[in-house]
Amino acid sequence: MQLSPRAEVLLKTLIERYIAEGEPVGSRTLARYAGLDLSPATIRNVMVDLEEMGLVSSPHTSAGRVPTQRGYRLFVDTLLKVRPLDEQQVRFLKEELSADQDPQQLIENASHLLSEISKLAGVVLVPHRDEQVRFRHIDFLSLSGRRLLVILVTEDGRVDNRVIVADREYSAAELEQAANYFNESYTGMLLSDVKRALVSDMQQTSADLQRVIELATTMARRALETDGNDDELLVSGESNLMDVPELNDIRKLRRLFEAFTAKRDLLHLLDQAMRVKGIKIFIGAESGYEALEDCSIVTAAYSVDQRQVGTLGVIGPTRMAYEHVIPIVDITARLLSAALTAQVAQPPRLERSRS
Amino acid sequence: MQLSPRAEVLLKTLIERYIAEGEPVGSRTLARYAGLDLSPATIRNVMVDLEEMGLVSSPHTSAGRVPTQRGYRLFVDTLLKVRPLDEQQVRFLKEELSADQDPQQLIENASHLLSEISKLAGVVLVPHRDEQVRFRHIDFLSLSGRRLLVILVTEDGRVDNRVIVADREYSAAELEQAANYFNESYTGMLLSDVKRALVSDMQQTSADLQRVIELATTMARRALETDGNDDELLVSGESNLMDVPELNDIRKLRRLFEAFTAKRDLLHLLDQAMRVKGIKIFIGAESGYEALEDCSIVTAAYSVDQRQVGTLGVIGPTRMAYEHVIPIVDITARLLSAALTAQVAQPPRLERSRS
DNA sequence: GCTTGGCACTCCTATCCCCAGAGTGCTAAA
DNA sequence: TTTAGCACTCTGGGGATAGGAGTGCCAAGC
Repeated sequence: MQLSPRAEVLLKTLIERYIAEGEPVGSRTLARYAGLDLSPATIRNVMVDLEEMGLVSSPHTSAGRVPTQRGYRLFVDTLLKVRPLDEQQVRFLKEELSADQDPQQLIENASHLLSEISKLAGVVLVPHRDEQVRFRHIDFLSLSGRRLLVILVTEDGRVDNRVIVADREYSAAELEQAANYFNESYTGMLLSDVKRALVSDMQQTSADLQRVIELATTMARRALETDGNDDELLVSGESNLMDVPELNDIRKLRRLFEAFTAKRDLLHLLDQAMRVKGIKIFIGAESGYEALEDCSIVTAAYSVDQRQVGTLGVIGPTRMAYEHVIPIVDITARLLSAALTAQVAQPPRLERSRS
Repeated sequence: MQLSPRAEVLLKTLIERYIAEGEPVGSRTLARYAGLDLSPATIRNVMVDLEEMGLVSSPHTSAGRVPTQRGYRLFVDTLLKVRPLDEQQVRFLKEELSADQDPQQLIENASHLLSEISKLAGVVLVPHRDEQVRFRHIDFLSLSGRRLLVILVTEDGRVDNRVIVADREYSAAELEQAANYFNESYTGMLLSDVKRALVSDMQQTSADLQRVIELATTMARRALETDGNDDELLVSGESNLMDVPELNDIRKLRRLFEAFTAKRDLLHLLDQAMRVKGIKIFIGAESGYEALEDCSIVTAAYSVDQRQVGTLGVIGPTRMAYEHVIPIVDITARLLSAALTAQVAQPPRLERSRS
């Protein structure tokens, strides 16, 4: 089922026209735009072939043709030529994603920019706390009663804080001591190693463990263990999708917006995409989620220090301007990666220096 | 323009029916439900009066009557009897808004709960950093290059972190010293006083200021000054509004969702509501924003330690079940206030103890 | 004087029908 | 293999129509 060059040209033109106009493309229109100097009748013959291959279909007998999901797939994989983003937009992106902002800010910016430039919905998967990042600093502060505020800073500049309820009240001095102990012992270690070390510390030395050490390790464990599946998803510009004609069915829209709120499916999808290098595109039902069956999602992983830690992308109708969206997603991912990597402190890497 | 008791009953019944059914209410229906033993014809006469007073209107000659904005206002102000929330829901709310979570979490929960229980959109204004709260703790950590991470903790358990770019690189020791100095000098002071103190410190003693003090005050000022207007708005359950029949016009919906994204107008509205004690309700165009002209907003301020610091509420169609929504908003606000107040640490209030 | 039944009238909505327009598939000729 | 011609199909919009709901008003009744 190799496609003849002519059929390729026609499919490409058809999809381009359909993306531009949003209406089924007839043989006459195709004849005009394909630049092949063929009559509509000839084109109709080719259309029959394409239809048999499942690349196009017609909504009803007397309408033009519309690309199918497979058609889009072929188009995206082999026929599409992306156009580079124009200079000005690249400059704008660079400015907005400069490294002198905290990571949270950067990620929010990225999401906004994606939706702004693509005029579709932008989405960013913020990875849950990364175990492969180095521990930087911890603070214990007592709130009222037995509530303690634990602040955890990692080398990528992320600040994590949570409230835990301790077994009793602790004085400010105790807490400070505990934090000092912890910071001195563990700074520079990978979080995953810190976790492991905490467990073995507790077991090995619990007998002669000093009070302060016990306190520090207990608190830190409590803070570290509850990191669960708190992946976070940022969606921006959802309302852009309300202008999309193929989504102006309230029911479809509603389903889509619920997917944005529920997040579960999207998280899963973006998580998949994170394991892939480069751009990954889900077209229509390829995503496997009903709410997204009329949508395509163009995604790219972003990385910190060469490791892919999250995904960002654009969600729009299957009929979207891929040749524009793809470079937008691509460049945003690169710039975000660069900015986040620049954030990472590169201080002396202490190996564990205690007995 | 006093309303006769009979007219009041009829208006109340009309609005209740309209809220329940969503369709213009005719004289026959009204006769059945008002419990007044009047004929439709009599009721029609009363309707003419109500219409002249601008409390109801009819979409067209041969439809029933619909409440106007003024009608709703009168209803809400004088006719409405709220029903207490059922026991089970109150218990559920209490559980979800218990004090052992950090403030951010609490506020997010509140927003979700509002939308969940009301089946409409929940909204919470998260106040920008509160100047009337006491300073608790500060940390300076160097990231790569001249970037510094400043972590600011206030007594209400809020953690604020931002990246600032310093004039040069600082060693970990310098930064620690600076933080120590700062924590010792300012802990327990109101943020507003800290700010003032910083300014005068700089001016008074700049000549003989030690390096570390200068560093600390400069960093802290930088961190404190950029608090600007970063009020935050949390919206949940927007998609609930897509089921509302009077909003199923895509254009209206789109405008509304844009208002959620733009936030400016909503912020302004909720800010207004913050200055009011108790429940404040904006009906239809009363809000003054076009995007909200078909909506009502039921709001209540929440407080920390007796001071009203933020607002929460529910956004739905003007035709919403006020008697349900009002207690939901009311109780959520109370519970959130209680939980946030319990968070606040009540440590020894140091007065400034330095020379 | 308030209330009520009756009745004509208005306006909306759903439905049907019809027709123009667009595009197809097929066939026969170039 | 390509093309012109032609009959056929399907959609979508416009107009007409009928049914339904509810009103306003009037005149009679309590």
